[in-house]
Amino acid sequence: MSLFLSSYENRLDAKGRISVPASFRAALNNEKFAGVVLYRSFTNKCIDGLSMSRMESLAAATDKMGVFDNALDDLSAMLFADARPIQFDVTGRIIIPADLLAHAGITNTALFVGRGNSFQIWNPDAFRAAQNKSLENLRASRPNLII
Amino acid sequence: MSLFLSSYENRLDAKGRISVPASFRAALNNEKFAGVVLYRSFTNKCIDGLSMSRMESLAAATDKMGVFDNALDDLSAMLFADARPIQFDVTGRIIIPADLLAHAGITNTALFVGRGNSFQIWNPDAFRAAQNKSLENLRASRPNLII
DNA sequence: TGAAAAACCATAAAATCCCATAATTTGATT
DNA sequence: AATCAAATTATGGGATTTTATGGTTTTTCA
Repeated sequence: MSLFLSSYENRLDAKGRISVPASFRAALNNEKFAGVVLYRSFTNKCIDGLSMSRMESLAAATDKMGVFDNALDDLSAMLFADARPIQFDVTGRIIIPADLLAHAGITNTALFVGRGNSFQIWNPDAFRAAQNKSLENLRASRPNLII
Repeated sequence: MSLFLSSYENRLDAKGRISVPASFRAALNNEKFAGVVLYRSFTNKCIDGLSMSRMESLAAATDKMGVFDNALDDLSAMLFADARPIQFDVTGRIIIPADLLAHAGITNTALFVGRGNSFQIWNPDAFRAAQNKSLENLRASRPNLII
């Protein structure tokens, strides 16, 4: 499985469609499911994205764990309930559900950010702000870190 | 077999019909039986649903285990006695039996909740309450779990 | 005969398909 | 290195299909 790398800023059209970056689609091109799975990020004001096959392996993992751990059973239940499978159209676009857009504060343009095995979708400004902040945090906590 | 993912809130009409979400129907589209199997959830105030083929594999599994496991035998007996096979109409709707609706406290609208290999049908408010509670439980038992 | 179930028809909103075009990247050739 | 042609990608919009939902009629069967 190839990785999600780099960042791409794309536009939402009048119908709410947005192109998934070609290189991200390439990272998904031998998947059975021609699309992505989206989530509200638990930690950030952004959307998390991954492949269906990765979703399935997460499902399998928590499925096994659930036998020994009720809390994790709850967790996996939540995982399924919140996952949004979304198919590409012919030209590689998706429609991001309105509640996810709202959560991420996305209106006109969105930033696709590679994260290796997954990716995120951000309001471009919010992403830059968040990145600056985490840079500050890093500097504060590790003054001699080479940055 | 594809997974039941995401959540969909649909309405019951005057005759008690309700559309099964298209994506759930898609997860069932090469089943012999054009419908679902419903039963009262043992653990929650909701309805559990699965495909007929999964019902059959449960039968096969408990058949093997039942000989050695009385508790499991009881459970599966209850499951089969309680299970209700319900066919889709032409447009993909079902009629949920009144006693199941009562058990789940469903009146006007119902929430179909994906659970991977199965799904649940909830009163929307009751589901949100239950989800919040299990989130609290998770936080309490695993404070550093990222949620 | 009467009530419930099934079949049938209708419709608005949403999603998808199809085609077109602008922008960008790639590659080839000088 | 510069330039042009070809392919790919992002974006836009109209036409078509699907989906959820509602209502009416027919069938079933107790």
